[in-house]
Amino acid sequence: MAQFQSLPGFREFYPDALARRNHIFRLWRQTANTFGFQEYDAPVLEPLELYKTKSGDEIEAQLFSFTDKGGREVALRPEMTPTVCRLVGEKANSLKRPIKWFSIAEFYRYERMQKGRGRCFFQLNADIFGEPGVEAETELIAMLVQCFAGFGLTAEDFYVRLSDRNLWFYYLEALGLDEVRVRGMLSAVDRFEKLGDDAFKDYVTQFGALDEGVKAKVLAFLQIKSLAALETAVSGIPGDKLTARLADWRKLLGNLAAMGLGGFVEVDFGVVRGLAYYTGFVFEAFDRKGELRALAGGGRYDSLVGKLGYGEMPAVGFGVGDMTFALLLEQRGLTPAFVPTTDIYVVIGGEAERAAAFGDIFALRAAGFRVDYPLKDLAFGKQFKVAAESGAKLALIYGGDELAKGVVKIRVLGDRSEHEVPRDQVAAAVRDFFSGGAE
RNA sequence: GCGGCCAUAGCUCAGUUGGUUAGAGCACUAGAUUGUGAUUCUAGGGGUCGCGGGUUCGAAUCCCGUUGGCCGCCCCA
Repeated sequence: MAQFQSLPGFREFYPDALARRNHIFRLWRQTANTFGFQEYDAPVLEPLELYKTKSGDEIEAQLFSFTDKGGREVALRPEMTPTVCRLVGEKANSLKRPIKWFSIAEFYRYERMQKGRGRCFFQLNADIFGEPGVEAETELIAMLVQCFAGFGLTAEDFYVRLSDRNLWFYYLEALGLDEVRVRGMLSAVDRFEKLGDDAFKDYVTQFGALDEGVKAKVLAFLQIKSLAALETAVSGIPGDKLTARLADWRKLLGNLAAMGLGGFVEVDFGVVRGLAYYTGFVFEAFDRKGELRALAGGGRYDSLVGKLGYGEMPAVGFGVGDMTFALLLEQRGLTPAFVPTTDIYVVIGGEAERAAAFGDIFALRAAGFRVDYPLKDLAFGKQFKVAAESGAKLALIYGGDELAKGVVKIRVLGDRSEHEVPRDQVAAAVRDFFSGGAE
């Protein structure tokens, strides 16, 4: 039987699965629109070099990449960030600021599948370009929260952990680490939650034994869970940069609290996010039970547009994947039921009545009603059964008796009531039913 | 790239120490029911038992390989 299988890690969406996916996308799109973001789209296939420039040569092992017939090295997109940076960079001078854009798109990574991870997946990506201040972070974190809360998820279900690579940088510099060591230390911090003390192994291998005093301070810093603790930790360290940064923190947390989102956001310096292109605030969303992998991640990346060869452009963005998010909805029983797609089912007596029904069926469809009917003659009982299963609210009955009288019988499937209307008033009667919601 | 478990109908699964033509429920199609709905009854379609090889008189069953799936490690933009 199974002569051809789908490729490993790729998904097929049968209608009920696609209905669930569409429901998620619909709410995400609606939320993005209410936050004033504009939707864009871009190619699935990109030059391989775009990703190597951003992430380094090693990235190729994780990509679906090949040489096309023109000899070009290409790759299926594994993420949207480099692409959207190019879009913005190309037209930076003509775009109104702030640039608030989002997309819902499919991505491909050549990886081993796991729970919540496949070789293809969808992501909502939202980014703000051109705004260096925390006002941009405010918008994006608020929108991220609403993208979840819109489904009925609450602060009991998920939360956003907020951290700051800038502050980490300032702090580690103050401890006497140079830039290379700071980056090594940040990658240790990133892994500390999972590995514990072993997270420092790479650092020690690369830079030699770690001073116990420094290590103790790093461990204390990554356990910071509040603005007050943060202020205490840096209070002894001089410098305007640090003072200004603390002001940013107060403003951002104040903004989010003013939006009523305080319960969703937690200061957490254990988060720094792996790859190095983030330059400021970083954040990740997790389920409260801690059972799933990260639901969303984002942060500020002010230097990436410039790195790709365009003018400098401040930027903040986040991405939410569909797979882990769908798992969370399922866990909390918030997966929507399949929505029936029929408004009206037309019951047809036989071939003679079919011709009469066809005219009205087409007219009703043209008027925007979702109308279905049996393609071939069926017993009446069977047709009513199909009508009920279709989820239709109304059945229109085109039988020999009705047509002889010049009427159509309308049956309200919910309460099984019936009445007859003259044939030329069918459209009006149907419109009344659906606009009034009654009768 | 590494490790553990698994693979029988569209789905969930039975299938005895290796033994005749591989089963059930659900789902699907049709009939009972030629003008009125979720029940019931009956019938039907659908499987080269993931694929390939080996052992055997005989393999869904035992052995090897392979592909795929789930879970974990690495990674996670």
